[in-house]
Amino acid sequence: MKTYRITQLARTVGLSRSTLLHYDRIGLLAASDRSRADYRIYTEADRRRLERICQYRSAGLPLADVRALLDVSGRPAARLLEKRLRQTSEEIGALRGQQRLLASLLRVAGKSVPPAVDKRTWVAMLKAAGVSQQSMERWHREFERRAPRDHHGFLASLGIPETEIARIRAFSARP
Amino acid sequence: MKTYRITQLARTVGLSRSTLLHYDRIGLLAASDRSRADYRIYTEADRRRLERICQYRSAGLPLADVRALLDVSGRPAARLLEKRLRQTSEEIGALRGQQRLLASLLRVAGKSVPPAVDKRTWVAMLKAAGVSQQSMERWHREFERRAPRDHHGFLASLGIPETEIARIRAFSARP
DNA sequence: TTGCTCCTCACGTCACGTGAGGTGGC
DNA sequence: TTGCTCCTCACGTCACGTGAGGTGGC
Repeated sequence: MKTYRITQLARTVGLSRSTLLHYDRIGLLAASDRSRADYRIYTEADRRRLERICQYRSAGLPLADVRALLDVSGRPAARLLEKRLRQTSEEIGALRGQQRLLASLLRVAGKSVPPAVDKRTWVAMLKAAGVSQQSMERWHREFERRAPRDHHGFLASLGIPETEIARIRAFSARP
Repeated sequence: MKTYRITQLARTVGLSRSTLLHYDRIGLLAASDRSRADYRIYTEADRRRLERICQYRSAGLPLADVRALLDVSGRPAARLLEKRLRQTSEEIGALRGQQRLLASLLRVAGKSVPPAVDKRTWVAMLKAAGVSQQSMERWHREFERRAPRDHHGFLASLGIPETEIARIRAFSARP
């Protein structure tokens, strides 16, 4: 059966040797065997486990959760994934806030920042494209119906304050 | 003149005492004075400096850059802010990738994830709202003209692969 | 006198990265 | 024999947080 030494395995998944050493130290991924010279010997099963680890890691899950996900499955697993999904939305929101702050700081510094697409620009673009007020309202309604969460995220991304977002969504949700 | 003790000052800006202790240790914000009992005494000038620190921190800048920004101004300052602005875009892109991965993992786990608004959904919503094909094309053109960068970001947020994004943008940029 | 706030270490967190010093494999 | 890869500590990074043990202020 095919086996791997530590650097070999690291390369097959695009990680560093130190990362695998770290995973061994914390007991997340131990090599199945050791050579006489005490080299770590990883098997195909180890590689499959590592690939799952990589997948969860690239979803931004902390190693503690990765460990849990490798042990359990089903409902508790889904809970962890959903938690991370909610987190990502919050993080994106926070980053959008940072972008707005940076843009304003740059403008104060006299730098012209390509203006972020805000509500006004967005509406202007739709108008210029010949989209009627009525179509826009119908579009909000569709958005609210199909993906309320993303509707909120989208409005927030235009820099619209929460209170107005609430107004728009309430309006869009009316039958 | 009004002065602050460490916990007082921390509260006025919503930070913790340990954070101010940390800023003192690394020489980012030292108290202007000490009482006889060796308490840190912060002045109004210290508070103003701290407020700038908070502003830069809430833009996601590392403390090393915050320190630089407090010392210099003008062109080099703008460079740091612009670098951070680019970073935020990349981080948002990475988080969107994580969201897609999490959604697919959840679907594998049998969980129905509210489908992210992808290209198909987006187009369907516009159609349902009565927006014509021609309007959509004009709208792409407007978007590309006014905010090319955001146009790219928007298309990417719909999960459209880079090659197709390039096609759409090239098409939209034609006179 | 009793709390309260302050002080200074020192160590922990998270996910690794970076040497140093030493040994086996081809 | 010469590189090459491996090994195990131990310490560093980043921005703090968390006690422990001790002292002054109201």
